Amino acid sequence: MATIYDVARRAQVSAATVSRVLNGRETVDPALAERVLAAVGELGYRRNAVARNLRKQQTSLWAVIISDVENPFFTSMVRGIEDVASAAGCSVVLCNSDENPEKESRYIAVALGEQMAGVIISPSSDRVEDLNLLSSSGCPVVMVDRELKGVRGDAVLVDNENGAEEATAHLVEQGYERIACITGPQRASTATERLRGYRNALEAAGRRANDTLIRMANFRADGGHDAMASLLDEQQPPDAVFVTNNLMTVGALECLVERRLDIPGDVALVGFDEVPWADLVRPSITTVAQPTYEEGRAAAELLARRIAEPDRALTRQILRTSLRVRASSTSHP
Amino acid sequence: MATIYDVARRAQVSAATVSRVLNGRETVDPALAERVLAAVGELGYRRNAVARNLRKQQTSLWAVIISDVENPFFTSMVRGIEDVASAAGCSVVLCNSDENPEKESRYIAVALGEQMAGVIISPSSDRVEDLNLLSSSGCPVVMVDRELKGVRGDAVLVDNENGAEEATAHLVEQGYERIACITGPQRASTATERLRGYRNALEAAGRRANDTLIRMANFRADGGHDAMASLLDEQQPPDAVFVTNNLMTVGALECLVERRLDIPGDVALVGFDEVPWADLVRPSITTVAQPTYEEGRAAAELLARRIAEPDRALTRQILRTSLRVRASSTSHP
DNA sequence: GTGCCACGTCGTAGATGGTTGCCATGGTGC
DNA sequence: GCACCATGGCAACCATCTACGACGTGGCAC
Repeated sequence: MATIYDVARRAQVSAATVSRVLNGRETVDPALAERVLAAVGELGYRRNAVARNLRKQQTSLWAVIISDVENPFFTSMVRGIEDVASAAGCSVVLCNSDENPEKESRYIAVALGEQMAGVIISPSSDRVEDLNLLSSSGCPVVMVDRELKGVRGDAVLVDNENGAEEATAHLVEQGYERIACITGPQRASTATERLRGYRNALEAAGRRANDTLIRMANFRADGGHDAMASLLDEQQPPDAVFVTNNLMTVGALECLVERRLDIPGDVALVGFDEVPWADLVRPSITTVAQPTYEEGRAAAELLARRIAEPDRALTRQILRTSLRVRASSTSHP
Repeated sequence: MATIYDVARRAQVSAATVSRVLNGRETVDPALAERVLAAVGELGYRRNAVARNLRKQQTSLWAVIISDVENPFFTSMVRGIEDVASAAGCSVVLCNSDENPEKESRYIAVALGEQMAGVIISPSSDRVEDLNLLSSSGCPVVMVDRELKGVRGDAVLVDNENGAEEATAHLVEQGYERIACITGPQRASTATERLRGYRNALEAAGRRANDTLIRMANFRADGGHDAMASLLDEQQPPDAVFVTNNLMTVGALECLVERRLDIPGDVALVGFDEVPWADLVRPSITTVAQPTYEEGRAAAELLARRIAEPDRALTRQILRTSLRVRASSTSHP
């Protein structure tokens, strides 16, 4: 592997000059610059990023730590991030914490150790210190989808409470009586906010949320499945269910199909998060859609700005959701 | 940020001793080691991975370059890779080439520049040189899902030809007459192999593949949709379609739903690759399932072995697919 | 008892590859 | 002839690892 010294020798200049040419400084004689470029081409020289990072004390790598790489919600967000990053000349490395605080910590340590330029994360633990360690070491943090109070970092969120309220109000309007809610783990801000929206909507309709109709699951398909089963086994099962994320919606749907229940005749269904196949499933599924690509974009733009101006005031962007009414919630037209 | 010298000063030893303790060498007095560890704790010292990588000329990072982060096939594979990597004490960084040769090249350059320990890739271009540059620089390459001839690297594939043959033979058995095929871009080995399997099965049944019933699309949903539309607009449209990847199957399905065609009454459908929602769609979709998690596992294990023994002979593992017959292909029982 | 050798342990110094502040040099303009 | 500017080289620096050598101690042999 050729080094900058090999290039310098071949171009008959010093390594400093090679470095200047490669970094596009103006103070180099064009003739020399050409010799350098020629030598680079002949030797197939590629700059050693590790050495460069060490000297410059930073990289052009962004870490994106998401909690489930198999969830289309996150992968769509990643696309938004990537587009901004490549426009900024940075590369994105994706880390899958898998809702596992241990793995998340490991990836945070990697981002720190590798001196990544910044981190975009949807926290799956509540370890505030880990993230503050990052930001206090000069590695900016942007939270996306979920917020962790006390973390010094920007955030891009959606109006979960409002979205959940709209979804629940829609079920109320459609005449459903016993509306259940399957939400996620308590440590996820999305889970508690969406539950709150659900409660608000019921109260606005003059009803009270019934704890026997509320389940906390793990944001995964199996959790949605089991929660649905447990709801159906209640003495008074629900006639409608609001599920607060897409994978749990899939699980709940599977459970309903297994039991040969009619949707929305026996049980109506509304999910949070859009899924690519929402229109293919029979019946098609009503969802609270999030602007996933936009969330990614916004988070990436915040990161880029913070890298440019580390001392900016912290910002917190809230995007809006939109209810997409489909067949799974409209039996009573 | 504390350095190894700060630790050394505090523990009253030399930096070399700190390094030895941190790397678990035996040749250090236990009392000194304890002092070092105490100093590390008190200072909150974390080793600078960049400097370490520079000195050691390698990292413990694996790059996984996939061609579509929104495809569940790849994300499931990534899980298999991660499990092996973390057992080996390595971290996985995921790079999304998005079927874009430019982006792929950029990520390969990053892997090279950052001196990653190895690369697992599902190539989306046919630039053999890029990959050989990696392997000749001492960064081992493992291809997964797709093979690129001429690349010095291990490979984990599935028996595409056989899987496609089984799928097509199944449609023949079910009595379909005009069986079409929607396959992927020619540069992807998976696309051509699956097309070959399709042809083989037709010939084995004493028929000949009809070029007006074959389409090459882009492995994405829109491509599948347009190819399906174009097939349906033929003077003699097909009564069955074999689609060679999951996203195109979704697109084809959308097209059939739009045109209010009955599946499998008007057109039968068999897809390649399992999708999480295959059982939720009505009718459920017959697929050729791949052992995705196992593919990831196998690729990761090959990489780990090659890092340990760089001079091993190249290997090429072929896994088997399995046909999952569901409702979309069984109108003639 | 003494001298030598071996071995365990630790520090010094150089190496990894690239960047950049500072200074020297040479040329040009006034 | 002097001053200034453009340009390029020297050397320090980033944080860590490790080969080599030094030092001390213990054991063994004479």
